Amino acid sequence: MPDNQTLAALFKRIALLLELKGENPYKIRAYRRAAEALTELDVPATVLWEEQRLTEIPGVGDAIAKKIDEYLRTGHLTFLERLEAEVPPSLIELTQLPGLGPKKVRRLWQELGITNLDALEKAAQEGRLRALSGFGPKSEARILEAIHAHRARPQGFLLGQAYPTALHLLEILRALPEIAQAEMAGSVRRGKAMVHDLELLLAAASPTEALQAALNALHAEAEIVVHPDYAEAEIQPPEGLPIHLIAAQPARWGTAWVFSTGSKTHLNALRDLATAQGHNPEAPFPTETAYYAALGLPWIPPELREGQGEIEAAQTKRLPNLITANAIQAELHSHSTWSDGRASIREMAEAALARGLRVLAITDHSQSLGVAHGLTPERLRAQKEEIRAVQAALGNQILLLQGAEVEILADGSLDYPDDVLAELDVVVASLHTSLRQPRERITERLLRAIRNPFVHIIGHPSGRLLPHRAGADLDWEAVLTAAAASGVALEINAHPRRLDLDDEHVRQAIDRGIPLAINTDAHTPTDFDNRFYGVLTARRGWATADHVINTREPKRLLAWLKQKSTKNH
DNA sequence: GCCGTTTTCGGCCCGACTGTTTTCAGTCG
Repeated sequence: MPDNQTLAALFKRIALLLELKGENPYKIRAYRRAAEALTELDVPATVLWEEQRLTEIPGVGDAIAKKIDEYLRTGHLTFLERLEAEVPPSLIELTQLPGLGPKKVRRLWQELGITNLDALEKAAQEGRLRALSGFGPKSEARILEAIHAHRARPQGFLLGQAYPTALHLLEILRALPEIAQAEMAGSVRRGKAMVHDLELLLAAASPTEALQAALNALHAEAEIVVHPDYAEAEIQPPEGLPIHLIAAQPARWGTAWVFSTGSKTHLNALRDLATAQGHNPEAPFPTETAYYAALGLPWIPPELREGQGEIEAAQTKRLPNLITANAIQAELHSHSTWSDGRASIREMAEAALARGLRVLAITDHSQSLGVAHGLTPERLRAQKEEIRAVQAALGNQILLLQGAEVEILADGSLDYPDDVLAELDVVVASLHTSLRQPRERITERLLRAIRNPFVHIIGHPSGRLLPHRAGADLDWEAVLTAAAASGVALEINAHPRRLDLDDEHVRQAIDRGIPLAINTDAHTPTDFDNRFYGVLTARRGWATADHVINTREPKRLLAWLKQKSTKNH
């Protein structure tokens, strides 16, 4: 049965194709709203479908309910198929280029017959785009640059998609009698923000039989390739994540898990070490610990296996004691219906409590972010009353803080005056607009925010949006130097599309003693679960619990927040 | 296409920036 995300993807696709077709924008928005509602639904849509309650989903009316029904009954959607016959789906890739939206892509298609990247590139090179009004030589140059960047960017899947898929598959595989053990491997296990495939390792007395059983259970066909020590099969779903299954006998599980987890650079270093010590690097071991021990090393956490000095650290007993998800006690960046969140303060607080959090800061958007219904100082004061009321209702089970995600304006000043900022428990300062300013200008903007004594945390510092949008072109040297000097914390935004700071900058921040904050930026209760991805990113950056302010006891955290805002005053 | 203490039609988050204009359309968040 298709899950909610699959259904949502269907309606997102419809919305984009309708947009390219030039349909009524409100109809388009209706499809997007329905897709969003499906994404956020906390029960499977199939359950509501069986009970004929689909229209109870906000944003789903008769027309969309009928389409869901058709798809669930037949596996097809006639409406979408007709639409795809009318509007070339290859246009969708063009809308992913920055600066090209549906309207412009539509005109390229209608007026120049361009339907794919190659044709667009050719037309831009030949200077044929400037014939269209609204396009000039500058747009041609920017489009060529964008095409280049688009081709160069690593294609892949978000960790936030791949990880749940892996868990789901493991559940199916572990239920098979032919399989003794099944675990994640590859880049998903290492917690990379983007992955190319899903590697799953199986232990079985008969690797080939295990793989055959796995393929049957997954209703997949693939060739089973048999090697002396293991067997493997690669499932290539038409549009989805490739799944690489590897099966080995339990006696060499440890060796197989080390090799299937990678990375290449880590494995090369292990091979060199084994050879230097006169060992066979492929020797069978039942556990990873035994494998590493044979090389005189402690077990190395998968997130560190990137060839970034982890082996030297292991040899000198300097591996960090990496932060774990359950060390997080506080969420310091979340939204409610007061701005663009989907749940009330009460609902968010209860969800945070249910996940074991002891502190929750509600940090709605500030006034100038109109799209998100940002709060004026007056509404901010009104919100304070509601936070107090919810705090009173929930008692001391969880501590609620009032904060704000304050816009860093075009000149680097903040969206609230100092006296308003001073009233807040937590100030997260973030960039949302004009992210493509030249390096010097955008860096200067961020530096001004970093130096503002009222700011506790810089939210999603680079502003990147995976998989398509790179972050701002920042002078990181200057940013990190300023952050270290001001004592501001840099956020690891845990949303799978952000994971920003990325692992590399996490490590650089730690080297300079900059405090880190792992926050989910939750807009719905289920978003709190994303913190796990933030923790993986922190671990990839060698972070221990001490580096992360969210791990502190509430009292210590409050003390840090207070001293930060009273420092320099 | 959805929705209704504005209720079955007529609305449906907004504002800055950019490159192209000569008063603006399209993109983006």
